[in-house]
Amino acid sequence: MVTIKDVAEEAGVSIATVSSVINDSRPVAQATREKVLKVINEMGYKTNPVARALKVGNTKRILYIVPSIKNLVFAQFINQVQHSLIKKGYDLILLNNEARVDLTKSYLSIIHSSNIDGLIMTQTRSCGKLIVESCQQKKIPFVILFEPDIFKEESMVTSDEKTGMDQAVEYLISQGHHKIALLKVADSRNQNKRFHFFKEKLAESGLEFNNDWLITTAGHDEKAAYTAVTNYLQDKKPEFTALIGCNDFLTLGAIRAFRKYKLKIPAEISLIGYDDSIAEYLYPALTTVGLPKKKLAKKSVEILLNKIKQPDYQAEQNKFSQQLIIRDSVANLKKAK
Amino acid sequence: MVTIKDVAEEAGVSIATVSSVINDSRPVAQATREKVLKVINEMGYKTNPVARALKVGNTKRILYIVPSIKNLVFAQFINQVQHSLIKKGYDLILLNNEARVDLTKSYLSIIHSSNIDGLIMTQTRSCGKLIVESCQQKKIPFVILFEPDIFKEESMVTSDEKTGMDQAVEYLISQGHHKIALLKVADSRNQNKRFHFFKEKLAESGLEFNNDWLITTAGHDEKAAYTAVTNYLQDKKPEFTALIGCNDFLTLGAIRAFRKYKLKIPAEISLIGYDDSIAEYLYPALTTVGLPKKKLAKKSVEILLNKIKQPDYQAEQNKFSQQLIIRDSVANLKKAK
DNA sequence: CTGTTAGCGCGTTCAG
DNA sequence: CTGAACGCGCTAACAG
Repeated sequence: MVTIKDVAEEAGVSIATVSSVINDSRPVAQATREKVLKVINEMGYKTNPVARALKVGNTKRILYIVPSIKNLVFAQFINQVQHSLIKKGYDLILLNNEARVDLTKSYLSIIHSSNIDGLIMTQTRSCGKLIVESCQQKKIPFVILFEPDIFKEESMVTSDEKTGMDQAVEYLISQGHHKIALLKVADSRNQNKRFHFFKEKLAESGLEFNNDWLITTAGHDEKAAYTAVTNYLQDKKPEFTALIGCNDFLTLGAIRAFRKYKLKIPAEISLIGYDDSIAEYLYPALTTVGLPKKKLAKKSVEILLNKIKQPDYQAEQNKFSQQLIIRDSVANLKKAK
Repeated sequence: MVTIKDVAEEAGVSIATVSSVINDSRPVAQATREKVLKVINEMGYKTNPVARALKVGNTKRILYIVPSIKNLVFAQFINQVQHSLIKKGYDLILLNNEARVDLTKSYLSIIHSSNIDGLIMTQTRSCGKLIVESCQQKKIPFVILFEPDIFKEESMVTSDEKTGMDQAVEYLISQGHHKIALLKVADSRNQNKRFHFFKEKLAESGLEFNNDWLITTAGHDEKAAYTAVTNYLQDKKPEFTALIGCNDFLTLGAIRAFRKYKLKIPAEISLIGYDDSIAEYLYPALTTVGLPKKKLAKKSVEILLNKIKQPDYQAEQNKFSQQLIIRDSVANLKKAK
């Protein structure tokens, strides 16, 4: 390995001078600078980030903790976050805690050993709390990417749930749907929010909210949704003409359940999903509320790097609007008549 | 930050002793050990990995370079690799090069600055070559995860393409299919291999290979496949009763094309995919050749860590068999009669 | 069994 | 404008 010392010797200057030209930390005579730069190039010198980190106290590493990586939504977040970070000279360390508290706890030591400069998390309550507390304690800058505002005073970027739900309901109405059901995970904070805006929009639109048209599931995946919707259909025929699933996987479960009961999609039941994760792979291709993933990821990195630079950086909260992506899973009831 | 020095002072011993108990690097009197341990606990001391790395020369960080993260196959690899690494006390640094040479080149500096202990890559030829050369030059231990044997003398873990194709063809035959088509990317090394085993198995089974039943695509995604299959169907009605797509996305493209031409799936055309990425989300749920992703990922980590420990560790190559996952996209022609 | 000390590679005073 | 020297936190000889 070629060190700063080797460069100094070869260039006939001191290591301090080499350091100065690398970091532009103090004026260096043009001639000396050029000479040093030349030697650096020739010898292929790269500053050793580990030594630098030890001295300066930063590591140029950002930890990103996600609850899952199999879900395409998070994969897309990771992708964006990584690209944004690399541009700024930071490395991404990835941790997937499967939304499990035990795993999260075992990961805490990584935070605690403070060999990261900052942290980004996309986490639900219980795990999120553990992480946030660790960061606060160790004074590690962090930002929350895409989770509802649990920690009011912390930096976070979220998507504006209202815009998405408004568009979804408006679109359904425009297609002649007036009886709209909602499918959601029973105890998801984020989905409760969607539910809230759902009712709000219904009221605004002069539509009645029918409590009977709320279907709740035990889990976040298609299996839980399939079970819930199947149970629902066992008792009664659906009176609604459209259903909004609070994520694409739930909606997939619903599709399978409706199919089992020979209900045609979208002819008899129209569907809208959320997140735009697997929506385009489904059949029929799912109309869904898309998340502004790129914007969210980019902004979260931006805020984090600011916080790292300025320890007193004020907590900043950003919301980005959602966008309905129209595909083939909603029937036009007006045309049909 | 509490350092080893603080602990030493508090415990009334030297830093060397503290270091000894932490690393178990030399015998320490039971009483001293307990005392030190107690102080470490009380003060919440964590060894600083950066300082450790500077001294010892290792960083406990492994770089994993993937060509994409949106593809669920890679997401699953990442997931497994990360879990295996964390168990061994290593962090995963993730780099996604989008299979682009320019991005790969810009990432090379990370390899070159040697602040990683080892590298795992899942890469195609051109990018893979760049990375392999960098590693060889810098003597960084690496292992190739799931790519065909481009670099014969290097450590790699791959899946046994023969087992998968054999099962796929056998299954189709068992369901009464004798006219089988193959859909593959034109210039993919991996898929060429699948094609090779396809022909081989056909011959073994006494089935003819019809050159007309090979459809090639320009890209790896469903759009390229849709275009290719649509073009194919424009000219002629398919004579084959089943088609094997060399990945699930290609097969999805085929499904859409067949649908466009009102061909019923699986009644008129049976389908098999590859990889088990999006297979279960499709309609009909896709029968597909599953990759032994867990085994592959685990083994690659195991080999890499061995190589890190023993620089003269012999290159090791492992193959794991594939497993056909049966779902709903293949019709039983025998029953139908 | 334990303490002292010399670096790992770098950035940064403090003198010149 | 430049160089010598110190120290970041830790480990590993080398002494005791």
